[in-house]
Amino acid sequence: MVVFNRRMSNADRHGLIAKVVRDAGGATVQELAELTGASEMTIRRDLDTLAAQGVLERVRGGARTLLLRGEEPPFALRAHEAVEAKRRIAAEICALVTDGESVLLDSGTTCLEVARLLRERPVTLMPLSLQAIHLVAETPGPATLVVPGGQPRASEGALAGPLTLASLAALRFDTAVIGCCGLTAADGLTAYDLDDAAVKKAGIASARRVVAAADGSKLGHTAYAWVGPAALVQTLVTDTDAAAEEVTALEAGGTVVRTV
Amino acid sequence: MVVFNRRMSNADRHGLIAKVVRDAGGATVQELAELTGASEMTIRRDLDTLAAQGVLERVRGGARTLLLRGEEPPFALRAHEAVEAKRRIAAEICALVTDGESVLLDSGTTCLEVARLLRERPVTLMPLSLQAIHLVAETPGPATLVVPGGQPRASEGALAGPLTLASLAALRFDTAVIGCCGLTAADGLTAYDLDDAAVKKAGIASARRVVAAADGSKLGHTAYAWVGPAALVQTLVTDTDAAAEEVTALEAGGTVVRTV
DNA sequence: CGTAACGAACATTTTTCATGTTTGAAAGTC
DNA sequence: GACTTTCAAACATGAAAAATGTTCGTTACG
Repeated sequence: MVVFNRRMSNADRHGLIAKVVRDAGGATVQELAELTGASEMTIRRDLDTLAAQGVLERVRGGARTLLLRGEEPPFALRAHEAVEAKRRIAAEICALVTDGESVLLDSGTTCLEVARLLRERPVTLMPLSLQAIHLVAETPGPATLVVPGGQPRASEGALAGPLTLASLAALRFDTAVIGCCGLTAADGLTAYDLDDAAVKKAGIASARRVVAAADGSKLGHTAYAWVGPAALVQTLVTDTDAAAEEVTALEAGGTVVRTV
Repeated sequence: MVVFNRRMSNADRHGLIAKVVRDAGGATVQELAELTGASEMTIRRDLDTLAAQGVLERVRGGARTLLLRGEEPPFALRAHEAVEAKRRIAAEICALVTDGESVLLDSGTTCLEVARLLRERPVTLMPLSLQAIHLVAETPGPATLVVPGGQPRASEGALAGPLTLASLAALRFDTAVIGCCGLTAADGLTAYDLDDAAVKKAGIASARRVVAAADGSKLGHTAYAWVGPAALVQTLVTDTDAAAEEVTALEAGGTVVRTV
């Protein structure tokens, strides 16, 4: 493994620690200090920070990964990954949205990037995560913000529950931007969480057009809560990591696939 | 007027500028520079910042106050005022709340302080402003957060509209903490905004107990949107600035008044 | 046309933040 | 119970960021 001469930035080091702990399942403070070139004290502080963010679990002498089971990786952890691909996907989705539309925006890291772009556009925006709501609310822009009710779930603040479903039932959107936890031609659209699946289902039912965002790792993957058949998705935006055979299968089902 | 030897902090200077402009109705860049001991360029930057926050209006050569009419003072402006009294009122309201209760929290600066305290308590919390929602969401604590739907109004992010009313209609709270724009024994509870008044009305209707927060300046004042009679308020928490005769009149109407 | 005000660009100062070191306490190990 | 490792608080240091001041060309207003 490379030893870094230059001092690495705070965020880089956090990302590296997160990656090492995730890949190896755990790491000691010493190992991480040697790897990053930082002092053990700094590593301890980093681990405390990352543990507070829910990226990993602190144990005496080091840290352990949290995702030993088939759960959804914590939001804070995913936020480090594949930022570039997410940005490209988000930009492409924005290009699909026309000014003046009403847009429903699912939770998830990719959709957060979409929110970052869409808040500069004259559209009506209903984001399904607190993070996106905060992002849009804190920067006064041309976008009109509508907040759905609900109870925030987990660290990313995805809204769900009866209030969310009621809010969706009361509205109709031109476009629903749905983040995928899993999407295959055979198993359709799936989510990691039953409540989240119910919200996606309701969101899709309230929208004239459904645009799904899925980076390559999500395509061909099936999570456990079923949302609906792949045919619900009119347009899928994915990246070049997407498996070609899965893309072909989805296109055969009538979905327009845009690879960026 | 005192000339400050020491360089004053950014926030202090902003507060002083806001106060001077508000009290005098306006001020020139020169005056403010002399008053604060800062350069004119800094004052210009301050004025731009404050204007962007909606605290004052920028004019060539200086700034003017925004509140020449009977409107609600901008949130950003009110945020500077009477912080101590608001904190005391908020603390008293928290003392009135029992662990495990479900609490509806109105918008406004005082209620924001209540949110800051209640997020450390095991209660179910539904705040009616984005600022309070963000405050509770960003600090994981024992409190359970429930987000109402709605459209954020103005700079403080007070939620209102049909979605908000629907969310309130679907729930029942042990306690509603209502911020007052105006409260008198004769005219009852009033708000600055019709939509906001409708939300307050719905919130009160959904709560078993209504606790109103009103600093002394709100008591005896009547805003223009009527919410309901003063008798709707079971408990009023106010500060020592409250006019004695108004307090007496409210108590005669059955409201318990706590002065802190 | 002239003056005052403005704002962009740069220089300087101040503040904040991240990091490292030390040290004593706490937790685990034998 | 003695020893070692880990931890975290306290302080020092250095770097990054922010705030502020200065200069100067441009713009608005009389």
